[in-house]
Amino acid sequence: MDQRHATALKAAGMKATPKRLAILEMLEAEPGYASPEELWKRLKDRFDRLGLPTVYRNLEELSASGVLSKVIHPNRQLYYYFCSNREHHHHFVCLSCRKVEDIPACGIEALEQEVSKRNGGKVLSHILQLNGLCGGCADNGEKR
Amino acid sequence: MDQRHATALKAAGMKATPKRLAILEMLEAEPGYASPEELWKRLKDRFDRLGLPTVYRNLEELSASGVLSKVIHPNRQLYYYFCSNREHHHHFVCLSCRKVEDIPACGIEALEQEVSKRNGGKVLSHILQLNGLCGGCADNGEKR
DNA sequence: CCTCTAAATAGAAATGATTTCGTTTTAGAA
DNA sequence: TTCTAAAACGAAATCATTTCTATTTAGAGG
Repeated sequence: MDQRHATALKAAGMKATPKRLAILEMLEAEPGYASPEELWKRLKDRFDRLGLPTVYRNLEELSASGVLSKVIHPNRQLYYYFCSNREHHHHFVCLSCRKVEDIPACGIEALEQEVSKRNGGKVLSHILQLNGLCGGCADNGEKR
Repeated sequence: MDQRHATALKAAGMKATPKRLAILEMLEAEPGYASPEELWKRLKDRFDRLGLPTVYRNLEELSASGVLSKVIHPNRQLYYYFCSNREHHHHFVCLSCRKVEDIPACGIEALEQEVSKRNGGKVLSHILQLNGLCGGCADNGEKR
């Protein structure tokens, strides 16, 4: 567990600090995505000192390194999700309970090539995310 | 011209006020996407009084009504684009010159159904956007 | 084990895009 | 033309996120 995360951090060229490991542990245990502040509130107890900016900074770095993934939320706040799927794929995120489900890569690579060929441009990244309500939430009609 | 926009506003159940028409005109003339503040700065001259909140509010309402479309930008600021394509489609946005190119609908509808079927959830919306450099910008190596 | 240095963190303060609020104005139906 | 709900004003507030400088620490090298 710890060792896995430490290894992942090293592989990303980042020091395996206790706080980073704690962030990864907590997010991995999380059933869905979480906000920086939520994580901070829960992690504060485990450290005598832990700044909110540290959580922000690490989440961003970890997401940039591909260790975590970021959720694009309609309310434009930041949310992160621990995703161990190393294949190229996308996410279906529940706006109610925050569950995240993997979506296998679809035809996007082909689309990228198509765009490159037709317009001569270069696709640097793409965003594909399905928003909705997962099975449970759709039944209950819950909203968050 | 004006009439088209007035009609579109009416169709969306919105009053055709001069400011809304001006926003639509300006965005239609724009070659790419623009931020609320940029639009406000340019529109201020045409009105003796025009508040920035008014521009924000209208852009949001117009985008919610589908008259405009919103760009998802890595810097998390708001940008809007005038898009007359009424078919379901997506966008390729240039991060450098802000040009927006249409992408015809790909297999996403099928993917939505697949997700619904497999997980029992309900897909409310999806985000698909390709980010990159358009032909011209890729050649020049420009960045903004 | 120590030492040392670049990297990481603290925490208060700043930032700045976006939103809110109470008031005033206006589009457009009657 | 009148009237009312919708729209706009604009100053002020919000608040998530970032910056900044001083302090601490992981971990490579001895």
